[in-house]
Amino acid sequence: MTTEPAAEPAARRGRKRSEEGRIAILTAAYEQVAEVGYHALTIEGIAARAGSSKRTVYRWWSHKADVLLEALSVKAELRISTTDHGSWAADLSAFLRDSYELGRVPGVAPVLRALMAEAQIDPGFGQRFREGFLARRRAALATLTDRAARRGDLPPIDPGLIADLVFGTIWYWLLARDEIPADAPTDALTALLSARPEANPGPENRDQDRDQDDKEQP
Amino acid sequence: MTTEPAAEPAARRGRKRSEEGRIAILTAAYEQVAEVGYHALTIEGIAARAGSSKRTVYRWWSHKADVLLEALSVKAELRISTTDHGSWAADLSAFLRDSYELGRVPGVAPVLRALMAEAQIDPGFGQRFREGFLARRRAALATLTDRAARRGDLPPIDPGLIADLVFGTIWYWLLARDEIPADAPTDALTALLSARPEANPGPENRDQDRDQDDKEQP
Amino acid sequence: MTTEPAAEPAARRGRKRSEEGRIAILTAAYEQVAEVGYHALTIEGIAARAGSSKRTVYRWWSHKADVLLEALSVKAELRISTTDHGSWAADLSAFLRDSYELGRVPGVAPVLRALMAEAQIDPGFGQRFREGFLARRRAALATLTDRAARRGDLPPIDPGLIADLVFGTIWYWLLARDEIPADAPTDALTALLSARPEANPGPENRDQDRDQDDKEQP
Amino acid sequence: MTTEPAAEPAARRGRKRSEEGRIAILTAAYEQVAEVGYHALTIEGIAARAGSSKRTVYRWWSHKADVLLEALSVKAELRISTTDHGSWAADLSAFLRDSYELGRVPGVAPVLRALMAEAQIDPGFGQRFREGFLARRRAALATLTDRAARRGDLPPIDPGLIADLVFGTIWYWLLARDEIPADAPTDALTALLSARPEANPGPENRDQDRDQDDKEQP
DNA sequence: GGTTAAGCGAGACGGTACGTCGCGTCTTAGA
DNA sequence: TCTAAGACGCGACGTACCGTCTCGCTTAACC
Repeated sequence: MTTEPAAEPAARRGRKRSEEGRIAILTAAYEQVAEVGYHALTIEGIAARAGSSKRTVYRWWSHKADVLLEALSVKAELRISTTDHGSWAADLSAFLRDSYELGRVPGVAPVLRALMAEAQIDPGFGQRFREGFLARRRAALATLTDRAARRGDLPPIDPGLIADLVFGTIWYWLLARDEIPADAPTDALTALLSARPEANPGPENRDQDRDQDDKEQP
Repeated sequence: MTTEPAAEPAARRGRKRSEEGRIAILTAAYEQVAEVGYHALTIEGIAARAGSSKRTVYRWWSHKADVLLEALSVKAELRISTTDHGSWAADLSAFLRDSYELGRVPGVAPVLRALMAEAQIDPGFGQRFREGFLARRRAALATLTDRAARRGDLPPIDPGLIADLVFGTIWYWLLARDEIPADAPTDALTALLSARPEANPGPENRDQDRDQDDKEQP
Repeated sequence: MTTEPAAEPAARRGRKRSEEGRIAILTAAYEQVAEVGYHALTIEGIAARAGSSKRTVYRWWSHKADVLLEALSVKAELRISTTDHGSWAADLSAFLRDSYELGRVPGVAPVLRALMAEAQIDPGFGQRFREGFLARRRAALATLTDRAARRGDLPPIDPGLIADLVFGTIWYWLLARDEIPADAPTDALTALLSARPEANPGPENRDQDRDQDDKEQP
Repeated sequence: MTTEPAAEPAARRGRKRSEEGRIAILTAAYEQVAEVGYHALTIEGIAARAGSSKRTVYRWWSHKADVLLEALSVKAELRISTTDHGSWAADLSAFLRDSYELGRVPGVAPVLRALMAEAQIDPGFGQRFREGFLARRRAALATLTDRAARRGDLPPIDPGLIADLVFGTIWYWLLARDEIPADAPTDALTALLSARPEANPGPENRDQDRDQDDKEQP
């Protein structure tokens, strides 16, 4: 993100960045988007609401969507639990439940929709969003599939496809309706993605399936 | 959409709408977005490129995304085949193949991404897009699931969830990467959504399924 | 100036320039500079006061000083009388009297000082000011010296030097004090610049000159 | 000016002002204005060029024009010789020659024009400029007229008018053209302002003139 | 010789205006 | 009545300097 000081050695002279101001701007952006919507969110409005100057906003963020992305991580608990629940089905179910619940936290869904939208429209932000948000959540899911694979209870579906199905369904749930639906297909998705059809088709067939899948999505 | 003549009785006086101008505007929008991207697409630019006036554009469309939505249906074949291929698996596979192929037609993916993005940002266009585009494709898929249900080979998954999985995966495939991926999980998705665990399909059935898939997507 | 249509043949399509808006902007600029001073005069403020948009101001003038220059010719009578008063001394005296009086018209002096100042600071405006203002007044004076030369009563001083002396004294009178002085050296300047040492003007001529001056500036 | 220590008793503790820094800032301002012009001269730029901080500039000068005014007295020899040349005509001629020559020293004219311009625009600087620059030069000329009066060879023109004519002509020469003219009316001006017309009109007329002049410009 | 008070470079900050851009509306003249 | 042209009010853009304010450091004069 924009604010990590990273490996700045020592030679910091001059006035320090005001943490107070940073929080004021993030809060202003988060509240403003909830009140007027992303299309009416402006840097000008954020600065005015935060009692800061536009210059200060631009000094630290290059785009209103970047402000919002950082505001999200300050305002909402984005950590996805990757606790071991003992089985792939339980892990996946918890992951889905957490994800859908995040989308129902007041104020979060509009921000997520706006960020995904902006990622389509602004190529630069698109990259930052994919690397700073989407990739992190994919990595969290990968932790679960890796553990399940080690444990041996991952169904014979390509982990990449599992991720595409899981995140695809979640994002479609967010993006394709006007209002966020009240229900979420957590259980049905878990059932579908944890069914182990080894009782039905012979294992030799399944191996054959895997080979094909591997070819199609390496 | 905006341009359907619908039930126009007769009493149209004055100069008629220029079909030539309409196509010029749609073409200009479609080319412009391919060249400079949606964020740099403006009504002003469309009008200039089409040799028309802004007024004329605004008379027929209320938003640049609406121009693009109509341009898409003029420029790309959006009809999804709902031909009966004999089985749910074959129908689904064809539907997926058609859908992913549409996304790979040059120029289409950026437009689809832009439209979905605008639908998040502009509430009015969001409604038009959902009703005029998303709902139509959902209806096309519903034709397949209804047929499969009548035929009896629909796996015991809620048709709504099937649609969410199918479209979620397709849209995530479009939205979550910078470039459109070269491969698409057509076969794996078909396999997952046509497996019938309760029926315990013998290995012979599974082989049959796989054979069909192989034929449909060589 | 900026607004002269010059040699525009005929093909004027589109909405015409609003004369009402033009006057509103000129008036706003003229009033604003009188109230807050030139350094606090901004295009933004002019537009706001005129109820116009900045864009409209910038469409027709490139600089706030250009607005003021045009406002001056609308608000103040800039025509310098070049009427023939019968003698060089009478002509010059009338010219000086008119010029100093213009500087005492409320609101004019601050504008003139600002324009001369801006002409020093902005090279582009400097050229427009010299050609559109200074040169015109020099031409007016040249009319008088030409006439005097033809008449034969021009003292043997280079007309260019006469102009430099006349305008130099007037501008210094405007620029070198905080407040515009109440008195002006009209008579003394006239005397100095109409004395003909060689011709040795008889006292009767001089008395006649003085009489005129006395009448003209009571 | 800003830097005069004036009546500072003694109790100066802490680090002393860096003379090196002062010269660096004055030099930076002087060079910068020559390169980019006064309108593009900024405190920010001066500080950057001088390798100082804005704070340091603001600590000692309140306006960029004040920096320039002090820079002028460091960079150019502003002393006007008031040496006694034996006669009013010779004194005046030397004064004019020196003055016009100063305006032709490379870099000086643009600075003088800028200072006079700023004096019109910024009231505070206007006062400082008039008192710290214009008044001093008027005083220098007054030395000459006083001496001539004592000597008895001052022509019967009000000394104040002489000053207005001399400085008016010099400033107009600086301000009214784009480029500084190559020639200066030194001789013609000297001739005009040292001619003693007592040979021509009768003394009684001239006395009359003087009376009137006295009334007009007390 | 430690204390204390500037001076100084750096640079973040709240402001204000800049000049530009695109919006969506409007007023023309011509087809 | 539609069209191209284009002026208009509007509002945000991203930038530039303004003048102020910490910072951490340096440099003297004083105790």
